[in-house]
Amino acid sequence: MNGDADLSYPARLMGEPARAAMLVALLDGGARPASELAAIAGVRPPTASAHLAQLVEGGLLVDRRLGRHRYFALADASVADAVEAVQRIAPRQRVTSLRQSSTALRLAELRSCYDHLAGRVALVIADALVEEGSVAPLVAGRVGEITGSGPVAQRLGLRPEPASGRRPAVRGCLDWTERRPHVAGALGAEIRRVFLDRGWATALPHDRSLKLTDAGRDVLAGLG
Amino acid sequence: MNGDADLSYPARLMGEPARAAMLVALLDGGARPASELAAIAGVRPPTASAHLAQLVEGGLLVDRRLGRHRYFALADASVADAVEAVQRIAPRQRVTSLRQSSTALRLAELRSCYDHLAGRVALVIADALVEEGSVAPLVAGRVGEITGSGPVAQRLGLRPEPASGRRPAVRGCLDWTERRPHVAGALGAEIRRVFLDRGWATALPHDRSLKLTDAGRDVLAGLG
DNA sequence: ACGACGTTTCGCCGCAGGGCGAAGCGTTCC
DNA sequence: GGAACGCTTCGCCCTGCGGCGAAACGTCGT
Repeated sequence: MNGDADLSYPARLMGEPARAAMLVALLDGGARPASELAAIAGVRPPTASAHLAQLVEGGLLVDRRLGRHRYFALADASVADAVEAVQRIAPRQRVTSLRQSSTALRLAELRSCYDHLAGRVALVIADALVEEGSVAPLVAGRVGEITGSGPVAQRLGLRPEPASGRRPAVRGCLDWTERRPHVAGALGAEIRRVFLDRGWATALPHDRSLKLTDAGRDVLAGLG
Repeated sequence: MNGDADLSYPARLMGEPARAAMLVALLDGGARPASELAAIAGVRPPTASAHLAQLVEGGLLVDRRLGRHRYFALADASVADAVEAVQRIAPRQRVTSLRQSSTALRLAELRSCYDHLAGRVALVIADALVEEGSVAPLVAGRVGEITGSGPVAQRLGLRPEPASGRRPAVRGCLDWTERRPHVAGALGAEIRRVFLDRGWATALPHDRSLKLTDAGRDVLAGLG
């Protein structure tokens, strides 16, 4: 139509909920096998396989075969930029019913954002870690840095483990209920694991929201 | 799926060729009536109306009713950012036949990019204008500035008209055959008009390519 | 008042493409 | 060698949605 590159082609690839979920899951730069991406997207393996083939064909993902697994990752930073730029113009989820409204409230409080925590609670944690200097100030969509291990980091039982493999230790992830970055990356995943393992939060069925337990509330109050 | 904003919703809106063409046409920040966008997208009015309604509903476009016309423009800069970020990961059009190949060659040389010129010829002009200081260095996707009126600008008969209305006088537009910015905005549109009016180039039917005339070739040679 | 015009609504068609289960293929483990 | 496993291919269903013509609606010019 226009001598320019065809906008609609990559946009169409991003415009399908299952594929979009896969892309968002890979935003941290990590590589994940097809089965894991299928689970994240909520589709069965054959469907996921078809979607992943399209994303590779379209140049949004690259794949690496390792034994009987096949790992997928974003092709490069420009793909992450595009995904984030589009995410930035997505409307916050609309509230159309009472049930959705209460779900929205729970999600805004605390939820899983792929493998780390998001929501108001996640921001309290992120702010505390940055304030005490354990983590460099976060920028959404950028790789961050562990800069120490202050009292909050120790209270949470976070070991300053070095970045293992390709995955960055810390990454800023824009919180779309609050419009500020929270902790993603390996550290973000560890925080979520700690909260679940120690019974500070429990996962609720049916959606990605989590419920803070009394113990969790105490821990959080102690971070102030 | 994810407490985050739904990436797939705006992406789906961008992922349909007719809607994508409309968004690209509005990238310069201008407002255009529905009928014009219908022509650009190559669809009939009812279809365009449906697409535009979706883009407004999705928050990508805003509209202003003026008499019996309805003008549409990108909702804000973040939408332009998203469109450009996605365009950046689109594959350059593939060549699958000889005919396509010769068309591709003509498009790479000189074409209309909505209302201004693109291709190698457009870059020669842009470079000359920047070099002599008539235009501030161009950045793709950003509003530029007219900084003077050197010999090249005068040879082209460009009046340094002030930005009229909402449309920026100059805008960098990434050239996807050459990966460098050329002149868009009001000045870009005027350059195209001058080339056509003075017989320096003629529009070819069937696609967006233009053919440089001998007179046009002379003018260009004199810009060196 | 009337006709021209830009836009929208309606009703209908046609198809691209997402979804799945079953089955096939290659790799790994014992 | 055989079983388990991860992924892909195949065949099928079925919904979503883009496309258009006809007609309605509102605005403008005369």
